[in-house]
Amino acid sequence: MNNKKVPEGTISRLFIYLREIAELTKLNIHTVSSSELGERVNLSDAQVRKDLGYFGQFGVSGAGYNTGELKTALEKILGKDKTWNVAVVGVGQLGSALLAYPGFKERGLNIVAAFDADARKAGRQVKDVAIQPVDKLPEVTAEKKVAIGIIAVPAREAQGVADKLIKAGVRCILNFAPTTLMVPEDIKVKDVDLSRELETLSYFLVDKEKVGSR
Amino acid sequence: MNNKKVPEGTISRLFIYLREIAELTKLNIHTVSSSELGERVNLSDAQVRKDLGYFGQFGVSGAGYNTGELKTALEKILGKDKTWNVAVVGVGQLGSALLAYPGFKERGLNIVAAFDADARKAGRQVKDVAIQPVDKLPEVTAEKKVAIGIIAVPAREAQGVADKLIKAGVRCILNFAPTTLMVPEDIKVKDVDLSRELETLSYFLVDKEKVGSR
DNA sequence: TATAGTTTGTGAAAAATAGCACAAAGTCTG
DNA sequence: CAGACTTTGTGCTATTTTTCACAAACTATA
Repeated sequence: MNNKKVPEGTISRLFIYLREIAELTKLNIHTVSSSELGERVNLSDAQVRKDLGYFGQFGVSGAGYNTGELKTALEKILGKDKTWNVAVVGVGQLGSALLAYPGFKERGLNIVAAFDADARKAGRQVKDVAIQPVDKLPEVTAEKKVAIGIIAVPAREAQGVADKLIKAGVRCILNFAPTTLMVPEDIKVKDVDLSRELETLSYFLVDKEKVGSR
Repeated sequence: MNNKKVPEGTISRLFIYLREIAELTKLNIHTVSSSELGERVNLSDAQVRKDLGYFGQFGVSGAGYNTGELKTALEKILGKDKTWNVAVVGVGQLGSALLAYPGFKERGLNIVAAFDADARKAGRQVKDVAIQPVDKLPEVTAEKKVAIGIIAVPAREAQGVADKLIKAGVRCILNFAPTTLMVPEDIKVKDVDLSRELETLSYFLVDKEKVGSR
């Protein structure tokens, strides 16, 4: 075992391993080696072992990993035995899609509140969540003990929303607005800029050639 | 100037710089230093300079960068003078949101086709894109010279869709399905797993403690 | 035009991350 | 149960990415 800082990428990959392991247990496969698992998720066997190595010893030499045990261990490591309350701010196209997405609840992420600046939207119900006017945000967010906020508003409103969320006790933000949020150090922000993802992809289509100089 | 391989992260950050620079030009700010720019996007001045350094020399010692020139240069580097045809496969909640999102067209990403396995959806029109049955995918994708495919179907259908897209000439895939796609080396895949993004965030809420051992 | 003050661009150092490679530990077979 | 085979866990090495730090280039001022 190991006491070093765990790379951010490791965490992300552990979720991938867990997803795959869950699949394997469903298929009644009780054992998997690091190389088999790696192949299934396009990573090297060494990467798999190293990632797991940050958290303990889960395998058996000569045999591999017991899928059931590994699944339990990963769930523990990743906090999947806990659930978190989530609030969505901005119920446009994207916000609506997030509210409707069933994958969150399955994974312990409960959307307990939704806010929108448009008063006409307030009162509408999406699934079992009522849309509320955004000025209720501080009150409701604090009251419902929301731990994670999702920002799905236009860029120019994003910083204001972030400030309110943080003030109300939110510690993690998933930001879909294409802008850089300024937040205190202890707040974790994850940016998901769909345009940027696509643009980054498209960059690989561009013929590489030189630009500029002075 | 520099001929070394450009880190993937650099590309992603260049889009962030461009976004910010575009903002600055709108505000009629004609000059910016690497440290000012860095501050605005939460990165170090050295990072900014090094990223730009991969592509040329755009600044003036003692003065900084001319925003107009830098904007033009970044647009050139990032291929923003070109446009790309995009196809969306899977017109559920998320697919619909993507079809409706105005940000893509603004950035040279034209959604020219949408497919869904559900025959009842075929024929519907979202914005100016007609939804077609998924068995038209090979034909239409090739014909419309689609360069980027977006997969927004359930996980178990994703691999099949990817195979079809690639066969039809698509070279980049943005994959929203929570599964690992197997593709040839020359195909670029970018995974966006919304649940995983949230889960990764939630990991930072978990009390770090040790798990397992044998 | 000299002098003081900025800011770039970039090698070289440091840090973070990934991959190698192998002893040790286990499995499997006859 | 002995020997062949497999697979883990991990120290070490290689690679990638970021940060440092400073000479050179430029601006601004008097």
